[in-house]
Amino acid sequence: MKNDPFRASFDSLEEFADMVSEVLHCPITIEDANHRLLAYSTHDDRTDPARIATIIGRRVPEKVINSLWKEGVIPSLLNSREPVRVKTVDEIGLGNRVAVSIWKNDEVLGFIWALEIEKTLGDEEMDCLKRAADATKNKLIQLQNRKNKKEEQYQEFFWQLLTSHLSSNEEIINKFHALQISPPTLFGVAVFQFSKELGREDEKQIAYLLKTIQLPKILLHTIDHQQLILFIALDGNQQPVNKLNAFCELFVVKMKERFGIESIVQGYSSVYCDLGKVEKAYKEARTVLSVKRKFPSEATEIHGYQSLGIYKYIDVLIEKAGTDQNENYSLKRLQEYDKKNNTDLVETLEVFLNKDSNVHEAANALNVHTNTLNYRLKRISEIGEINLKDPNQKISLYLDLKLEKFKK
Amino acid sequence: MKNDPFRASFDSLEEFADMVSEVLHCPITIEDANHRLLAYSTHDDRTDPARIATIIGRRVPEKVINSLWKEGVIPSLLNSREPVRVKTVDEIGLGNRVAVSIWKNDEVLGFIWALEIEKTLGDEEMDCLKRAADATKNKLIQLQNRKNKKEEQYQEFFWQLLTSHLSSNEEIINKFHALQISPPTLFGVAVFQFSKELGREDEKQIAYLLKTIQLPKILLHTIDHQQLILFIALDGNQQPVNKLNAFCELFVVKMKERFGIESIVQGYSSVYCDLGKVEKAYKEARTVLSVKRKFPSEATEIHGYQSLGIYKYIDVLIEKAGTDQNENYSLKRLQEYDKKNNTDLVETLEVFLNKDSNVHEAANALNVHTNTLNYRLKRISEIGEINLKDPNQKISLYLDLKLEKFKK
DNA sequence: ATTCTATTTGTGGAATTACACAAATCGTTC
DNA sequence: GAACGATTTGTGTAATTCCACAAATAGAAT
Repeated sequence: MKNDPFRASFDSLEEFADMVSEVLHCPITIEDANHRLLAYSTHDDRTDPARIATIIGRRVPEKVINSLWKEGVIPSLLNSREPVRVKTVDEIGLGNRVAVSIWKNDEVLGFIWALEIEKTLGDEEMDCLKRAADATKNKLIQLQNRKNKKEEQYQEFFWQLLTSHLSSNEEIINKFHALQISPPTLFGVAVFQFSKELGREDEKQIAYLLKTIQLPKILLHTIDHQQLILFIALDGNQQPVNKLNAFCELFVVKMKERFGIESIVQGYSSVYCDLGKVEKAYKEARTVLSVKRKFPSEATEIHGYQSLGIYKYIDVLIEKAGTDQNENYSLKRLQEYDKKNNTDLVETLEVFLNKDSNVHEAANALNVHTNTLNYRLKRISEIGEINLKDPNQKISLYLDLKLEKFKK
Repeated sequence: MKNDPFRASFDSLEEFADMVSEVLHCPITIEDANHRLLAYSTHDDRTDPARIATIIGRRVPEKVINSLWKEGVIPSLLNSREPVRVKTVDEIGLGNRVAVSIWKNDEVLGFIWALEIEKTLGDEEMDCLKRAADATKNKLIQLQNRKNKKEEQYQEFFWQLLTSHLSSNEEIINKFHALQISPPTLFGVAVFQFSKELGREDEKQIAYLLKTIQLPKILLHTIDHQQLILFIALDGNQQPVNKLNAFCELFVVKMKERFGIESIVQGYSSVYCDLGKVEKAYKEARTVLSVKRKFPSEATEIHGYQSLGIYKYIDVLIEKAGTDQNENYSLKRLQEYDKKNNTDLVETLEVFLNKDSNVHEAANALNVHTNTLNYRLKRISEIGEINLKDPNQKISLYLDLKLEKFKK
């Protein structure tokens, strides 16, 4: 192969994919950096399930991406300009193939995949693939520019939603259509707080992760200092809240797994259908974060606004309790007793309430025998004159315990 | 008996009691209208346990009063000027005796008791007793006047306490001593709301009842339109709150039993030791009443401020929820489901939460099988995406349910 | 009328919880 | 150190709750 066949100009990426396919005698797929399908060769109809799924869905299936990360394929593609060979992974229908990344300066713009259906590519063909990657560079830069412009429009629109800048729902829906996003009938807003200001590089990694997670659909996302804000479509989910919750958990795990970014604090809103409530949802998600800041140990497990319980109203409660010089007789008695007798009745009570009055769980959390806990609860009832079967009394105590905790 | 021996003037009631005792040959006791001991004869040492207890305690024991009411003795003494005979009631150590009431116009000022230790009083002696009663009238009027003046001082002091008019605790304690009340180390304030304005007559009945209830000590009481306000000493009680609660229940029962006054609404404060907190306690008791007004069915069982639970803060919560346009996704879903399928999931959830997550009790309250309730709870979890083991979620729901109820 | 699904109720066994009692432990007081 | 009371833990049994399954019922859709 003396002349580089890829020197010639080409009109579309499809045309180019076909050309490469013909040169290498194997099916070719071209993706962008987020594993969205850009083009695929059609002159060769031999293929494998992973490729079919990619073409049908216009993107690489999530489980395939996960597998490629686990196998170390994607990391090495992101690190090196050399082609990488992938061995068959039957579970996800991935046949043997070779991939190469497409570079612009120090940035990966996309990937070219060559399926090794019958034959294995030799060194020379590998080199050819590498040159093919270089040849697509300009085309991808153009695409990226176009996408960047669109991305800017998205950003602007998202901030308009977040600040309730658009008044009527009709206006919002029109804007969605203008940006070629189908407006969700059910949505939530999630906010992730990072431990540092998010830079250009982080942004790219995040965008990559968001694009590759396929469900739920992240319709819009933006970054505000240390916070990542997501607008998430939850249409068609039987249990949208659970889906949202699962996603947020997953996102945090993946960020750590893939990019080693830790200590992300998550918060998400209620689920709404009214598109006029994006700002409200945004506020809710931030309320969750603010509660976590105020009650680090209590609220680590709480991510959703609907799980906030009493903390939803913690601000006004603190205020009210402050002006009223709140003082709980039962707690006072228990504290006095604790002090005098070196016991932990107050803590016991709190853990018991935290654990939804479940003796077993509370005993475990306290590292004591169940009978010990029962004994303590009996004492708590007596000393504090508390009826632990009365939900109102329990709420009072729970509340006052948390309020007191906040004062310190 | 031609000459009325009681015509002669006498210096003290004690002297008079001895005189009557000598004429009738039996021990004599003189009480005021509230069964406080005014005087007793000492020349005759035959007596019975009830009389001993009365003299020791300077008042008729509560159980004796209760018994005399049940037997109809006191009602007839209050209705008629004729002497009444009481047969032995062994359980309370009450021997045979005769009583007569002391009248001023249409008002009973007190009673004279004559014990029939060995002999039974004949008609003539009964008549003699009646004349004796008449002879004490003036003495009792004097006592009453003195007491009225003291009562006025009490009233003024109580209102000073209720309005935090006295600044230092020292000042308060001095005032207590000046009025010959020993200041309590532990106290509570109870407010009873009657269904009508309280008149002179009601006031007397109430005062009577309060004086005859011996524990806890009602140190001060006053009436404000439809409300009776009590200042209650709780010193020495192991469980002051329970004592206070028991008293309030008892008071309502007695008012109905004795005077047929129904539909009294009760509310009582926390227990405090700081005498500067009387006003706060008063406010708490009124808060209970106001919650009962707002949530008639929810709060009928709640009497004490410490049992108010979330209702303690209901005002600020309502306000906050109002401005925030609060909307609970789970409840919304459940309501929609209820409407569409004619089910009662929301009500089921509420009862379940009211009953402190006790399946058995909630099933009873709803008149359904336990399994039915369990099935519904499972559906509630699914449809509302609720984790019923999470106390925060439960509190959220409880709160939002009550807030919604209030809006209607 | 029939089919379907959602709901209600019943049954029985496994799992969990409640409770009483005894022994051990620990700190305090005398 | 003896005695005491409060606390912790262990043991066993009774009571209750949980759960799975089946049958009966009701209501809606076809």
